[in-house]
Amino acid sequence: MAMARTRAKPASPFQRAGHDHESCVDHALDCAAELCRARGARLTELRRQVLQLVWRGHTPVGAYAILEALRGTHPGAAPPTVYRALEFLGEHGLIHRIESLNAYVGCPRPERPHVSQFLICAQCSATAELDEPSIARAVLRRAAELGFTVERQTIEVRGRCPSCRPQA
Amino acid sequence: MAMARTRAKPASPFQRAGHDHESCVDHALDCAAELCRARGARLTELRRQVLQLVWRGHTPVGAYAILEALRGTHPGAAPPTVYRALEFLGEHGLIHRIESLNAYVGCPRPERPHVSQFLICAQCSATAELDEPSIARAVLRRAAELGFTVERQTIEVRGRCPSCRPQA
DNA sequence: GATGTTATGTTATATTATAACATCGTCAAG
DNA sequence: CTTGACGATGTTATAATATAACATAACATC
Repeated sequence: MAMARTRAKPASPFQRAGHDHESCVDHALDCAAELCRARGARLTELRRQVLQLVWRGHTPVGAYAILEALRGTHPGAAPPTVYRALEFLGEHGLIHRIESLNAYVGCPRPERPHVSQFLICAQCSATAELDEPSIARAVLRRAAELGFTVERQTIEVRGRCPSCRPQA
Repeated sequence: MAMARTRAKPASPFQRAGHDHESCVDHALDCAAELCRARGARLTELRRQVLQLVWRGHTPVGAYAILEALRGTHPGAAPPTVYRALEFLGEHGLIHRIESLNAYVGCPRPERPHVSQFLICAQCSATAELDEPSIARAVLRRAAELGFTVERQTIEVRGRCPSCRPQA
């Protein structure tokens, strides 16, 4: 089975164990830099480092884990240091907050607006971001029927990723 | 347009401002008592009171708000008092946790298993619980395609309820 | 280089949640 | 009864997450 290398519509939004993660991070950082430049937003070194730390893996990272790691290069860091950077990154769509885990994960497609859904493995924490119109539409449709104006959808699905699947 | 009064499939899962809330609470407590009896679970006075407090309105309530209120009748109450009761109520499906608010809301239909979605008004906090198969199915379908086994769906939609709608 | 604005530093504290161990209540077996 | 087991609650302490408030520094523009 030939695996296409296109980024446009990946066969699986889950990253494989042995994938080249460094290039994921590089791509995310480059993409962030470009986006911020285009918008006149300042991706400072601090914010860049926090974004890099969020991208340590394809799993949600807690603010205090980021803080601890940040202290390696930035000894004086305190909670506001991290939370302010996270706020900036969130506003620019570079990261998403996973509400059910109080944790943060990098956005793989920050350049385009989207309504995301997250699949989060309960075993290995691998997290995949979907942008599935059929799901978003089902929500919007029902909300509209009820006279509810949607501002934001938080959709987080807990379960087993393909690698951790019981029967796989 | 005739509004049906049926409970089975309400026209709107949002409660109207002037509705008879006392009967909502009574119904929820009766229902909980019956459910617990049937299951051999002990709905103690403490748990019953916490459930009642969660049902103060059709809006999510934080654990510490419950704690404060509980102290009216129960001066010695401490955080574990509340969290343990919430855990019990959650295990029995009598309440749901709203992850995006770190708060709890009563379940209007605890007697039947369901996958819920929540519509939460950003202005008045009114919260409606949906059990919309079309939404749950859209999630399950896409997850299955990706080899992801769903254990739990957290779907929380923020927006404006019919009463708080900009154009209404 | 003065000035306004944005970013960061710093200290303290708020908010949410759990650990750990003691005590109490209930209920059934002896 | 009463003893023992178990589940519920009490109690104290602390963990984990997040923000307020004010001070200073960096940067941009004039």
